[in-house]
Amino acid sequence: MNSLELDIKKKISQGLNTLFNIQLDEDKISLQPTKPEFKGSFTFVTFSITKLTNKSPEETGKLLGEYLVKDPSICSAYNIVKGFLNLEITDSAWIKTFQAIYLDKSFGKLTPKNKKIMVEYSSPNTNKPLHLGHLRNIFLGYSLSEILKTAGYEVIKANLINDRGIHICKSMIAYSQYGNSETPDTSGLKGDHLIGKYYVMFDKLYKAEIEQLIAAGNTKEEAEKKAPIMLQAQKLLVNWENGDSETIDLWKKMNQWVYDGFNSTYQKIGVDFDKFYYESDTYLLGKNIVNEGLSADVFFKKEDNSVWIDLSPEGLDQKLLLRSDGTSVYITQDLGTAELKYTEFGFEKSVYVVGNEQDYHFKVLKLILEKMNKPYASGIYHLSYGMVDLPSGKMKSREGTVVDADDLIQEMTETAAMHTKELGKIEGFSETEAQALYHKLGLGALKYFLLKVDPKKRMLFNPQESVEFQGNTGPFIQYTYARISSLLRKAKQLNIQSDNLDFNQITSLEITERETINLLKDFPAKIEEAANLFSPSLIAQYVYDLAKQYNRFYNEVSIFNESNPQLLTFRIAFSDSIASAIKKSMKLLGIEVPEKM
RNA sequence: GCACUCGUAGCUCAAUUGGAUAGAGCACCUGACUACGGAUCAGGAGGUUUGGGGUUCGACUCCCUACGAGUGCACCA
Repeated sequence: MNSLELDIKKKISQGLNTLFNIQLDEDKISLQPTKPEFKGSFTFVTFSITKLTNKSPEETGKLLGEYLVKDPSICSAYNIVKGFLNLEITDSAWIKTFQAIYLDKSFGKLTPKNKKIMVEYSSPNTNKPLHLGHLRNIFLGYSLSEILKTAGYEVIKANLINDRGIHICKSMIAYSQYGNSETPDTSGLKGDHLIGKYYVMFDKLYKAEIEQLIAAGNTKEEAEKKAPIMLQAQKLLVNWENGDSETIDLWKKMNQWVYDGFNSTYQKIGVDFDKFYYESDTYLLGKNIVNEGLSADVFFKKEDNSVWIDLSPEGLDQKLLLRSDGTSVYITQDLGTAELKYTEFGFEKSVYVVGNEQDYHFKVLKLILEKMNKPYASGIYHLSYGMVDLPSGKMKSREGTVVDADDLIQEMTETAAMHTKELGKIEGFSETEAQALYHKLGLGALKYFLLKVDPKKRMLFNPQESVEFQGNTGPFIQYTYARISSLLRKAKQLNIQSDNLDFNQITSLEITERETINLLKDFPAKIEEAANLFSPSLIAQYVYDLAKQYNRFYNEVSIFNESNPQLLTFRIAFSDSIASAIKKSMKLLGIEVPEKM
């Protein structure tokens, strides 16, 4: 908590003690920002304490208000509306608040918590390129990691690659039959796109075969089971599990192409990972845990040797953990991976950024580990994000209605280039600099668009709106930063040194300055909140409000026309601090800000 | 059928976790100084918070109910 707020709470605590003999520590006192239509900056709600004061809400507020303004260093005035005590803060207290922020070069960096958190995100299948849904996942995971780091945690960014299973075999079969040994080089296609092509091809071939079989008199179910290409894919999976060298070679070659493709996308969007897990390595883990659970009587075995857990006391169903033939299922390998992660890193928390269609899976996963008294069970958190819809409805990869990640980034960059050229403000930029700027802006627009919405909520991706660069958008915030940068360049030219600033000379503030400082002071608290709630959208919302509020100041107050040199210098320092907070906030979202645009 | 999630301005999203007259952006209308960057700013219009009940000083928020939308309920992953 910043010191201004703490000081006020202390005063209130003292006041309650002196006036009503109520013992209420400052950390139990809650203050809220005053609504703009009332005078004041902080509001104390008196309803909840009237039972202790034995006075009406108004009377309680009046007595407390009188007490607070007796000390003129913080509160200059008060007013009461019903049970709301609104407090006005002196300019000197605001200036003091700003001074502390300005002098603290690591403002917004929270003290180390000495705790480790693993954040798993992205976790794609290796049979098709990344799409818009993955982008929401990736941006969320990356941003959350940045937020947690800044909030003082040690963060391990993990990616669990789904590199085995029937879906991989599908593209392998199509490729080996129709691929003509083409490669990313010979085809000119990015590796993940090349593989995706064959995954789609498999689906077409499969459907055609099903239709033929139905025409030949089979039922739909029969046809789906008997289709030759599906049988071949299944055989390939068996070959793979048996370690057949030819199959493994093809699998390795094709997966490598996909990894190269993914890596190029990751690099382009500026995200990275500390640790990669491959399901082909971890899918057999978890059987030990099943045995452990059996001997502890947490699990039970049925007559056919399959292993189950009964979660009906928890309101869920029975859940299979091991097939009758002894092979693992999805949850088995996730149990194993959870254990592996913990033994390797010994974290306090483990966050999984995974779509909300897997809510049930993670509920079960956590419950099982809790029942087994695993020390890491309680630290498991499923950051369940909502699906991304298109105006045309749901994205479906098989129906070709997905928005491809690489294409989308390309389009955003082109749109940024178009807007920038129209406005014509970057003369003097080299072609490389211009391209770098378009990339920053296009990606900034896209990331902000996806991150500003509460992660838990399903969201609509409207392509037209996403390329708008006005209003509540990434480029709006980037623009605010670029404009302040321009101010600071000019100040430097004029040799205005904010290091020489004597804060004692500053005695009063413009309303817009006061309001902006009021927002600025909340930055560390916002980071803490975003870290606690695993919600980058809070930062996105915050930095927009901050930029918007600063723009009001910028529009109303002239800086270089100010005749008082101390005041001029103050406004430069003030602008500098806002720019710095904007840059830090945007970094938490994984967005870069330009000096010119 | 059972379970979970959601329903806020024409559209996309907020709402300090139970607080005041529910706020932003887009779109629409009106306006902004020879100043520092107009990708900006100010103003207007737009709401029975899906409907109905309940809990209390006070409800978008909590409980019940109806309606609507989505997701999950494989010896798939």
